[in-house]
Amino acid sequence: MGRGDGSGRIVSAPSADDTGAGILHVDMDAFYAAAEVLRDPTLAGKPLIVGAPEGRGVVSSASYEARRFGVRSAMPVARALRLCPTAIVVPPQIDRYVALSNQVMAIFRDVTPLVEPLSIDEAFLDVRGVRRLWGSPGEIARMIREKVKTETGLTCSVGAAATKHVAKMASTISKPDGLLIVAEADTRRFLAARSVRALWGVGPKAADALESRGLRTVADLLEAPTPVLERALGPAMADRVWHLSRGIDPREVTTERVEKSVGHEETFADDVDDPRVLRSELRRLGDRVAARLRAHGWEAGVVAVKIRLSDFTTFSRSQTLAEPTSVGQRLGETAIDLFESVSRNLPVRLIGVRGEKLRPSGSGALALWDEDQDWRRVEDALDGATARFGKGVVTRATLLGPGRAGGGVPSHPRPPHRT
DNA sequence: TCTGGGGTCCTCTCTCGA
DNA sequence: TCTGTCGAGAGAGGACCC
Repeated sequence: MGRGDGSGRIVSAPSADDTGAGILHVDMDAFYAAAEVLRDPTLAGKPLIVGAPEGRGVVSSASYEARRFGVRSAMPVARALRLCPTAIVVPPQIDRYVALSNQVMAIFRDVTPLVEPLSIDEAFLDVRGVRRLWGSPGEIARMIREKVKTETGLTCSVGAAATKHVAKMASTISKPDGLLIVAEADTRRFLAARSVRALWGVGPKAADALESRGLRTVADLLEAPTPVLERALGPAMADRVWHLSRGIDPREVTTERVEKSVGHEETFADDVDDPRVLRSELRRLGDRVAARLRAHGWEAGVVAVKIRLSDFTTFSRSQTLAEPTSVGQRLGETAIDLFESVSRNLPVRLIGVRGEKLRPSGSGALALWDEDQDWRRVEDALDGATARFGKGVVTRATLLGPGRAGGGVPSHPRPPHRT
């Protein structure tokens, strides 16, 4: 979601050159706030904050009227209200936003199958293959903005460029309710004038590191020797910034995304010191993570916990499981073990549980009991092949066990099973 | 001013086995 | 058998994004 207030907005003229600008980035304007105005039109034109009104809530989205007072996303609601005392605060209704998002994404997919949702309110579209159907990238961008407006009542901003990175930058600059086209030939000129902070992936820390070396604009980066960038950012980040500052971004629009972890965390209304409460919360979070894993047909191979103390120091601990699981009790108990391995002298502000190294249920590690009564793991399915581990010889039928593939396994208190 | 929740990716350090 | 080296993997922490 864009966090600016719309000042400094740049949009393209209707006659703008769109040669080579076949990647679109579409970003809904103040999405949650706009959705609330759709629900209650009397909110239109008023400073509006979407966020938990009490406790430690932060701003999820703010209308442009509120942003003019300095209200920004991720700001504590209490502080936002000090900046804009007349703002109306409404709690988020995520289900409604998801439904609206689905509607918007369907509009995108009517235009091109190459849609990469980036979050609930933005997506990349590759329109290079649909020119004959809909026209040039600029024409397609205008058509999408019109369709989104008429079919949902919401406005969006669109950046069109030769790469994802430049398209994303362009949509941000065009906000709200704008369209900015950067023809492929204009890419370098467009980038050179931008602040290093405008580069996607350069946050406050990286920007500070660059600016402390006198590198304030992308034009400065173009002249900076590689070792200077590497000292400022580290080799990987320096390499990325070097390429992005030159408009080089080979990433394609991809329609499939593989989840790598799922987790839940919770900030307590008041800091908690009672171990019983914390253990109970870890179990509850473990159950929630497990439920999501099962809903997707996944298992987690690693359990991680996150602990934030009252002074905001944050720890994480993680552990690889002997066998991947989607059982809430196992996730919860592992999380408790990890939590108790951390020595702390302050109450807990936030606690979280995450499942990582996800894999589909049933396709993961296979456990077997070999002749030494020693647990081993067999990575991936064997497809009928025979494998030897220690003294044990195992076939896929053996691993699948009775009732799965007709094979037999030794009876044991911890019988072999697919995980 | 007092910092949510859900993620991804990168770097650094340590351990372990070849 | 002992020692040094190197790479892979695990774990922790941090930056960044929306």
